[in-house]
Amino acid sequence: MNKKVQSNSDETPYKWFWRALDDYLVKNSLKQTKQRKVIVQEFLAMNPHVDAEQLFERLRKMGYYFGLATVYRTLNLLKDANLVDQLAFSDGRSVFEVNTPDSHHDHLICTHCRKVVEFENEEIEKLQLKVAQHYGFSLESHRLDLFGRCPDCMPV
Amino acid sequence: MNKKVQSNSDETPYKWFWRALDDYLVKNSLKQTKQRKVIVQEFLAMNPHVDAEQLFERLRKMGYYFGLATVYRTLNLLKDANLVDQLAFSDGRSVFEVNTPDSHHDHLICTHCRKVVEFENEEIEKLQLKVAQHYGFSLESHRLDLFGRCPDCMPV
DNA sequence: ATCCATCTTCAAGTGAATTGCAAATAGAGT
DNA sequence: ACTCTATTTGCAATTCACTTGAAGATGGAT
Ligand SMILES: [Mn+2]
Ligand SMILES: [Mn+2]
Ligand SMILES: [Zn+2]
Ligand SMILES: [Zn+2]
Repeated sequence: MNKKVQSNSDETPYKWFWRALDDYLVKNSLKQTKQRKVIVQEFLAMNPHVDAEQLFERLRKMGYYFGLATVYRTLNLLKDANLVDQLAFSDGRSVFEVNTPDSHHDHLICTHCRKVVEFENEEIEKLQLKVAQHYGFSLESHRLDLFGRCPDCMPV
Repeated sequence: MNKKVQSNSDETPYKWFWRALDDYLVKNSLKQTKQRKVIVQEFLAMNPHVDAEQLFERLRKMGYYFGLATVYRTLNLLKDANLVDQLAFSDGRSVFEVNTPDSHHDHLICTHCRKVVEFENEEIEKLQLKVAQHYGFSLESHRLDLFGRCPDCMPV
């Protein structure tokens, strides 16, 4: 009783992701292994903000005993393909998220329950560009994290 | 021939820093050791954006063979005293900087030469507060890093 | 001068992430 | 379908920044 792994992808809104991944693999003479398919499939199912260890645990619970190194290598492959971003937190942990082209967001992070809320603010983006220009920098990317208490964690 | 270690402090613009540190030590029944004095003195001399390992090397070159653990413990003490901030970068490294009260800045970081430029932008700060409020978050702190090429590293 | 809580040192430990290498496998070429 | 080999996997060992345990040293209160 074989499990079908790829077929799901056509039912998710991630067609573009799978296509881009296939392209990347072909272009770089990389292989489409069972491990990669399952890891990517479960990565997408956990979206957004996936922790490598959590993804590893999920795979384990679903009966896929892949090595943790394989999970990391797959996530790094997706990063190299520019399909995911890695958000490194100051405590040394990091999470991965789908890098949606033509869209950008920053993060509000609850210092109490660690919940993460995404937001977009065009005004801030424009001001960032202005600042960079003022100092003669070309702006390649940025990282804006706002830390505070979420509504559920507000002290009375 | 003893070296004078503390006297320098009265000649620097960091009187307030030394006073605040002395206060903190006294209030918490902590001791003023030779190691702490020298480490803080050289930390201030390297300002801004001090890497723990670099500080350790500097001390070593000046003839102070303190343990790296002592350097880290002293920097953590300064953090606990709210006298320095730690900026953790995504590569796992981090730098420490004096936490100047009543002033705040963010960072422009050159992706080519790693130079760090500080900037302030009141408009961005205000917008951050607005975003947090919009999502019902209390805003405790934030981190904004802009990445790009500095003028010296601009491709022709 | 005594005393003891705090410190320093050095080595060992931590934890996320990477890497080396032998065995397995995808998939191109025949 | 079978071969061939570059790529991949699994597992253990390793790395890197940083922290911690423990035993002897020291600041500073009395
Ligand atoms: Mn996100
Ligand atoms: Mn700074
Ligand atoms: Zn919360
Ligand atoms: Zn530069």
